[in-house]
Amino acid sequence: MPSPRPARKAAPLDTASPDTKSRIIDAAEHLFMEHGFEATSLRSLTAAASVNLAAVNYHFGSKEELFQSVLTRRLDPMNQERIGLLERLEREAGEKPVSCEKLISAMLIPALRLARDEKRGGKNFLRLLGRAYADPAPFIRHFLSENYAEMIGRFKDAFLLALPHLTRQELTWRLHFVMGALSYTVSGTDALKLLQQAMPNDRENDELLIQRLAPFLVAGLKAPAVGDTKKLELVSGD
Amino acid sequence: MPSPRPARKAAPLDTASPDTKSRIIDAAEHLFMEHGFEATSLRSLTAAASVNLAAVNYHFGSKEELFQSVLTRRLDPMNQERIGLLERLEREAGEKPVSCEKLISAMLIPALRLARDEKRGGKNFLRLLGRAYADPAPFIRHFLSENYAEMIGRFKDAFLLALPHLTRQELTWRLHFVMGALSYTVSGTDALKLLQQAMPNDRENDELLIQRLAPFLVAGLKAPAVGDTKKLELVSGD
DNA sequence: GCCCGATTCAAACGCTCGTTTGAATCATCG
DNA sequence: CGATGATTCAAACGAGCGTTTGAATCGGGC
Repeated sequence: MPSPRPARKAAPLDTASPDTKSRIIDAAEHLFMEHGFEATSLRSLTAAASVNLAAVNYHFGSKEELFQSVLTRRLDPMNQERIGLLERLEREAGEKPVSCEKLISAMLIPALRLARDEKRGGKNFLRLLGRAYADPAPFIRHFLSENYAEMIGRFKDAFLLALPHLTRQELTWRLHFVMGALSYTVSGTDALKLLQQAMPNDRENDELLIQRLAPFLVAGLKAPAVGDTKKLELVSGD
Repeated sequence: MPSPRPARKAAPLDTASPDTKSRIIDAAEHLFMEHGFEATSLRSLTAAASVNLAAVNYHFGSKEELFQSVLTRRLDPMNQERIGLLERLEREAGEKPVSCEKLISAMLIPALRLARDEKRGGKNFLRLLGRAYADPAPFIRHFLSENYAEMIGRFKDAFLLALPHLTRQELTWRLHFVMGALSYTVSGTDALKLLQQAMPNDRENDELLIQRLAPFLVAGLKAPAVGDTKKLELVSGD
């Protein structure tokens, strides 16, 4: 055993050829988004990237760690951008709470920017992310909750000020609905066909999608609190 | 080859022992919901059901057909119930359109009933369904769009009457958001921890969940159409 | 009591998977 | 140039997968 092989988890060195690692991560993003994590084999992945089969384990340690690298590369900057926008809004608003519309914008705009940046993953990545939300694998769940915790917490505090009629618990639910609609929408394309109406395919995309989503979400967030409205009626008696 | 083995796709006969098929389908629902389709092996599944490994292929033809049977068993009655409620509402309303609130109730109540019926799958099944929505496997996508087409189409027509300020295309988008929030919410539990606040775990469940979701969705559906509201502002210039 | 189709069973088939190995190659620097 | 460590490579490992096979077992009808 003459060579000091990297011990399964530590990256070898930062002098590593950027080409191989990049080609792997680019091919992985594309294939994971197309077939999902489990259904993407390292053999097809390394073939698509034109690298050796062993390169993934050498450079990333394991298939799971490669997946986390794929997510981190886009997710981290996007959530940082969201927090940055939020902080600017809070600075501009001074003492007053930031409006609900602006908060939603600050959440959606970084996702929109990412979706439009085709060179760096674009919609493909957002679909991958939307699917990861629904994945039962524990390592994915842990990864997502760790990577979203700070951003969601910051926005929840801001929304609490913008929507004083909501309790913290009520708002938690509603932000959950917001994330659901967003992740589901964004993981779409194929899913859209569930609604069995072809959508105009290119001009209609991305920007308009989010401009349709934002008013929907804002109206939902502003709805009266549960206690204030009548209970969900059984459909029977009128 | 003395025995007329079922030709891979045709069910053998309806005289088949109900026990084996039922035990398979029950174990499958539980394991698919816990680990997903790909990550559930027929070996662990048949072991959990206490049947022979070959029984799945004998009674269902393949793992994929078993999965579809698992979904159909719950999905078909639930969507039939939704359509039944819708038809009753339309009959009761006579000439007038059915209200948005009642339409949403008619979509949510059958899901709520199913979620509360622990004996027959309950929340487990809805989580499984929520995950299937985000699955990229083509056979799952085809199955879902076929099984939802009729229900979604009927409700879309009814919502169009209840929300005359929306174009058909705008409504298609909003129903998409509705299904997103619903499927994401219902596939939750683990996902809830993304919002990093423990929810009261049992009393808070199911019924209250949907009673929180309904006002959110109704408000979103009733929001002004996109053209009527100002465009999503870039966050910069106030 | 025997037959025959339906069902169960243990075993195997053929394949793909993620990972590991150890030698070959490459790049850098003394 | 020779040494050293990083990287690539072909090959194999061991395990698990969905499915198929053909014989064993079961159970009702003649």
